[in-house]
Amino acid sequence: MTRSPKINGQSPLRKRDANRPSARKRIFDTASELFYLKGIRAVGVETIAAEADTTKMSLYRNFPSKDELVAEWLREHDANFWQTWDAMASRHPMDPRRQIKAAFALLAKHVADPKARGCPMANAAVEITEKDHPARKVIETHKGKLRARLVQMCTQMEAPEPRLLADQLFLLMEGAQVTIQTLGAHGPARNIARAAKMLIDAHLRAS
Amino acid sequence: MTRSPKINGQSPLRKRDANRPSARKRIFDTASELFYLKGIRAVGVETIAAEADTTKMSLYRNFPSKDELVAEWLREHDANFWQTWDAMASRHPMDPRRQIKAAFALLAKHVADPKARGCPMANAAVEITEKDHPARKVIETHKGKLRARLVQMCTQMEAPEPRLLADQLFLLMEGAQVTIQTLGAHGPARNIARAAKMLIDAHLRAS
DNA sequence: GTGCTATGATACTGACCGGTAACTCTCCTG
DNA sequence: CAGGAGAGTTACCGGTCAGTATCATAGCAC
Repeated sequence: MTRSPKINGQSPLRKRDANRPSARKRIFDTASELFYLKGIRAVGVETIAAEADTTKMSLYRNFPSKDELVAEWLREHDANFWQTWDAMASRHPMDPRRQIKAAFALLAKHVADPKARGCPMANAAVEITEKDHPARKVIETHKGKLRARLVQMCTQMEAPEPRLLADQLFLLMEGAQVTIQTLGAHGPARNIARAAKMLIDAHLRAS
Repeated sequence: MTRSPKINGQSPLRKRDANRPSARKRIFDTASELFYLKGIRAVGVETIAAEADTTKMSLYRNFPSKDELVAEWLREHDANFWQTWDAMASRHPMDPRRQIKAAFALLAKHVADPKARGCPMANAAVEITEKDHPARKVIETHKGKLRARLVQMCTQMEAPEPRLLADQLFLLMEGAQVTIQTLGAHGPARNIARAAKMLIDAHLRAS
């Protein structure tokens, strides 16, 4: 436990490495993880700061409020989500069928993770009931875009009822994410990929 | 504002009508509504008591803790759910196809309600992350039973893959309930009944 | 060096959290 | 009439909540 010379009873330099991420990044990453694993309301700003090895003051110097920190977290999740999505889609150009299959393979992998706790967006929508919370707009925009993308893919796939198929796939996706929180990875979510495939087959057979 | 004789600055009899429900019932009903509409963590015991026109003491005289009150609320929801379910099933004896159709009609009606906020059980599962919370057992039991019932119906319907169909229907149900909290009643949840019908048709056609 | 910026530490506010103690009142039942 | 049960009232406990004020410190660029 010996450390470089102490001054005034406080721990000395030890922090401020070039490698050490900024307080902002540490706070953001810690908050993201805690919000996801424990829930938004269950995690206080003091806990976030302590877990990020800093103080509440640094949190409020970098984020205007907890609510905005939550919104920021979801905005980043949205960005990451679409980055992954677009990368996946670009691996199967002009092949919407394979794109959807790949998307559900990713989802299946996610819901098989025993540590996973569903979709941050949907979970936040459950927790946040104030309609003027800054996160709500992020959530609605995200899910609206997802629905539109699915419709687009189903149209390209020339499904006879693209909107219906897209909504069915959407419901399956959301259902799988929420179900792992009640019946776990071995519950109905286990069948998500087969469920989607069978549904698509049924639609395309009808044409 | 004139009231019967006051004693000691407190409001007099005025309560204690024969018609007036017991404090326990008022508290329970109020808590049920607030938990559902605002979320569990968002509602404090003091708020519940005030809204039920009583005090925190009466709450704690009737319920051992807030956590137990939450569990109690979910237990009653479970009981009501199966009562409705069984009543529905008994209207179509020996006809699993119609039973499922009726179940999804009920669900469709629920998710069309603009005030609805999804499934109390699933929402509670999102909010409550402590694995030893008394509500968790209630939730898991409820959802496990629902899944089993669906498998049973799909088997009776002689679907070639009853477990798969049951899980697909389960995911659709859960998806619809959570989706109204992000995209509202006009989102994908609108297609829940058609989605289920098409899925069942596809399965039965395969036999 | 001189600043400037980012960070840290500590103490504080006022409100709310779940939960309890102690006392009073009113009604119903024996 | 006695007594107990249900209910109401008020005050309190320790803890946590989000958010702020103040001052100190360390590194960097000039």
